Amino acid sequence: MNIRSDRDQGRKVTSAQVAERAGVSKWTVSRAFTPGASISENARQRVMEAAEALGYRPNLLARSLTTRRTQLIGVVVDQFANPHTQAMLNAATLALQQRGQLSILLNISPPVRSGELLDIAERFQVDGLLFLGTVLSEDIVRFATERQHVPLVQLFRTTEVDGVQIVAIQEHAAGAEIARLLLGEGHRRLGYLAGPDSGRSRLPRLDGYRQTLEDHGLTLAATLAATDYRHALGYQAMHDYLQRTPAAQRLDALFCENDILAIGALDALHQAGLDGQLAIVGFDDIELAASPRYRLTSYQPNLDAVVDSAITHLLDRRIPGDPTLLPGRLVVRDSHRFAGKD
Amino acid sequence: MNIRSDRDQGRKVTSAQVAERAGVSKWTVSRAFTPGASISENARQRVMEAAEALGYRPNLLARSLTTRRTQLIGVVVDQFANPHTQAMLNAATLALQQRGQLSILLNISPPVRSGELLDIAERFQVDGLLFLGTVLSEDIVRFATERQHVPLVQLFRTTEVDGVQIVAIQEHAAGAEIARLLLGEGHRRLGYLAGPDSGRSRLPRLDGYRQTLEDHGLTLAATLAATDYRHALGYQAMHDYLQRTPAAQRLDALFCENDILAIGALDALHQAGLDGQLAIVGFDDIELAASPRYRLTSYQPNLDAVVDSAITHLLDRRIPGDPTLLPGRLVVRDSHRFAGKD
DNA sequence: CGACCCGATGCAACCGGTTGCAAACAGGCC
DNA sequence: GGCCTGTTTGCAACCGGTTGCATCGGGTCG
Repeated sequence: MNIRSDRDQGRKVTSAQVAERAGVSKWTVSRAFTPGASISENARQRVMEAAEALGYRPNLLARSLTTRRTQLIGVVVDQFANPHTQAMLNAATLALQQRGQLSILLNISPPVRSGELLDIAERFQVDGLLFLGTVLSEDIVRFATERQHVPLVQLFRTTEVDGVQIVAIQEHAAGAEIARLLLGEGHRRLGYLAGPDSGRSRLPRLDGYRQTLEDHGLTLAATLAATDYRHALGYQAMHDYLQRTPAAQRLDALFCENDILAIGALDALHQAGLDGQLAIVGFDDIELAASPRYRLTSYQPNLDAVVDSAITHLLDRRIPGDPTLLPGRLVVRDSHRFAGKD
Repeated sequence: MNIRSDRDQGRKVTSAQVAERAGVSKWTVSRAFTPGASISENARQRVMEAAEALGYRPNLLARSLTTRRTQLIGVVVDQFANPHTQAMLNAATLALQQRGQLSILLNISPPVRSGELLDIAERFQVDGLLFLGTVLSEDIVRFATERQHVPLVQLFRTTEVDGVQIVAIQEHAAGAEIARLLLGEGHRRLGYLAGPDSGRSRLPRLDGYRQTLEDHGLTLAATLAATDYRHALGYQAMHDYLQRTPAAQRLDALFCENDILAIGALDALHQAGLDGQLAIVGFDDIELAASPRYRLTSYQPNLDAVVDSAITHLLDRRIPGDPTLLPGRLVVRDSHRFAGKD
């Protein structure tokens, strides 16, 4: 069986061929496929019929050459192990597709040299770059500040970089809300499980959390750390903490930088036979958080709203300005309580 | 602050500008950027310096117009809730990037009309389409058989469709191996937890599993079903099964169509206080399977090998032939045993 | 009935590269 | 020095569309 079907002869059908068959010029064909162009209904019909008969589809790359719009958006991702990344990717690609854009997925996981990759994306004339909660490495920051041919939008990271529009949630308020929830539950020794980003930048959610504690005359009782946003490292962090801390000195509650770490921590508690002895709150509200097994209390960003705002920025080619901070909502389940209580 | 930097004046730098500065013709510039083209070292140097000074990057879209190769591969995905999808996406994009190709992510999750989307991808002149374990809907099959301008490769699904090259693992052998493992453990009442694909196509892994049981004079003792590959549905399936089946009649062991369902099932067992009372085996070996909490016995496909083979098919534009079936390996952990035994 | 206007169409030029061919050039050999 | 060969380079044409402008034709209006 041959790769080529009978009617295309290995060459793609061009507008000129359609034009000939429809008895018009190729420019008229172009107009027939351009919404709002000046063309008679009659001509449009004939062109469309001819196009259908020949199996013509306009070459969008050729079109981009003159229009200077490719309808391609570079979507930059690094943390493939985090389910939240998957949710963002799903939401972002769907939203882009709905607006007639396609996503070029740029994977800047560790071995990849991100500067080079962004450079290549630029050669493909992407209309914009969308960073899905990626850690902004030096490479990226340099790229962003040096070349601003293309709109750049960063989701869910509040570190400000020149030339990059930020769209995130009101993390400071979220952190504060979580602190109040835990305090309201009667917890007094509150800790934080930090991910790799905490080392690189100031996280408003932590600030909000800490400040609320201080407003209540408390301080952050302990900080645990995970070197990557994956289940195993949340597990590890909790496991190590339990090992080195006598039961009497342990935390009442732990706010985790995101859900996958929180679930890792919950699993470590379970493994140690300490289910429900230490309250846990996560962030992102991934699908697994709702599982009857975890019932993880978490903070749910309004993903659709964030993605929508980001895409609007990109497509309108807005000049980067103040961060857009949208509200989320606290999803209260059970993990923030001691088991058996209340 | 303006989007445009100082030196580009809103226009991109073109090869002609570089040519002028380097004192050569634009054709020479083109050759300087074409590996293996005939050009003197001297000229190349001068071009490269000029290019560097002007910040020139070749427009790859313009190039594709004549070369008829875009270096864009459409990567088609539907099950964003499955962690295995994420692993595939990661592996596929990395492998493509290493070969100088970029991925256009095509999200055909339910609301999307997949036929239309593939049509659009074709207009973008993708060099090939890679289906990451997607369910082959009617739309897709029609697309595949009607238009074969572009090489199509399907990963991890063995349903043969005309014009689509399959790259998967030796599922039949895998299913048999899993059956032998469970039988060797002393289990006799073996069941299967099916996902949505089982309804649409014959899964060799199930055939291999069932056949091995029959070779031992047994039959499949029960089949559970989940309507989607997500944690909640694995949980639900097990939960319902436990509800409707008296303890005395329950299965010894359950082979689950994939890991995310298996983990859902394990969580349901835990919730019912039946940890370790029913042996579970999964498929895909996702990251979470290795967690100390689950220690899920699973079958690990050689993802890199599969992806590599698939990409080779695409880039070499091979004519679709017999399915390429690669071996995987059984990862034996603890979930296939009764707790406390051995 | 001629002037005018407007919508529809054709055309040349262009978007930013690449390809095949031919001319220019350089070096090696007798 | 002349001839041959092989490498470099310039050029026209092209990839498949779009854009701005000129032209054409038909309907309206005075």
